[in-house]
Amino acid sequence: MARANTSADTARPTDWLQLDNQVCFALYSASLAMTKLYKPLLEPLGLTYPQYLALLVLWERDGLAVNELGERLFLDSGTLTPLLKRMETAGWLQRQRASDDERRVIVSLTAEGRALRRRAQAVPRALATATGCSADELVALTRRLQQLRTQLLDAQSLPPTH
Amino acid sequence: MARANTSADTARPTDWLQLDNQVCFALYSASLAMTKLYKPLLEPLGLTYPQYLALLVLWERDGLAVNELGERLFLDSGTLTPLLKRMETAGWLQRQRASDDERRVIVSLTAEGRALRRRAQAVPRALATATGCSADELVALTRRLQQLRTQLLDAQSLPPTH
DNA sequence: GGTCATTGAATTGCACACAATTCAATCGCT
DNA sequence: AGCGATTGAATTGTGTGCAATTCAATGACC
Repeated sequence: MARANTSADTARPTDWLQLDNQVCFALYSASLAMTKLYKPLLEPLGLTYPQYLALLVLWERDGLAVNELGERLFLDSGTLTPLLKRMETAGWLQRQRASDDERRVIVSLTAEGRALRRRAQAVPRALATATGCSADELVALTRRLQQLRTQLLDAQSLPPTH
Repeated sequence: MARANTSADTARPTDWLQLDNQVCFALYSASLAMTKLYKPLLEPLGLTYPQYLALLVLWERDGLAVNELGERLFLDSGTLTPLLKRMETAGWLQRQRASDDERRVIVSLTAEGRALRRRAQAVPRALATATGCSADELVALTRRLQQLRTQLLDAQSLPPTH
């Protein structure tokens, strides 16, 4: 009667609408939980999570244009422009038009923005600890999610059903 | 010189600030990619992704209070109240105070809301296909993410560093 | 049965995300 | 050089998320 729902059991579409069977919801809710966990860690630094991400990129390579930052973070200008303006107001970075191509806006860290790196070093560790996972588990899960992200972004640009 | 960065190699805090080494960013960006993929599937139904999630819950069990819906979705009233109002306006559901405890607001599906279930049945399949994963892989990843979510929510309520 | 704490929803304020649009700068092509 | 197409940011509008607050309803306790 109540038989196990194995991978071969696709006869009942009902199961696919069950909330707890959906990767997407697990992904969505885990992501929200993660962001919430970051908040108390980033608040003392005066950062939100997406702002922290922008800094991660700029600490690796300063002086990127808005679209380059966007490619790295998978975010568009509608999200980044106001975010970067707030960060400029906060004093972490500067935005200026490129002289060789005035359509581009170059984002460069201020001394304060660079200095913030030291204070942020404790954050990834605190998060890793909170996950309760070993370093190997984290690496594996990260690779898995990067793979999934790539697949989802590819599906985005391909024909409807494949 | 350029040695591999294994799990035992924790001597250089620099690596922990690398964007591509962060589970959190992989989680965050995969979640955004997923939501974006849902949009063209849900738009014909007149739904956003969180609204679709609310319906998944109500299709399983109708007549829940707002806080019960929130527990299931890990969302609070500040998010759900306006979302449910929009869904009420759209005609999918009704919101009414419970007679026995007038603090509670009961959410119940309309006939239209229940009927929408049929049209939504194709959605999970389309998504599963887009991930490019087998059913077994999806189940495994779902469990993994649920486990991570639980751990992150637990860490939320525990003392700062553990 | 009156008072205080708790609960549940709603509200307010802020910060994303993103589609769609706009506008200026640049490119490509002849 | 000229001009249509493209590119890159910025803007606009909608819909989340969530902390903090408010307010009414209920519970608990004396």
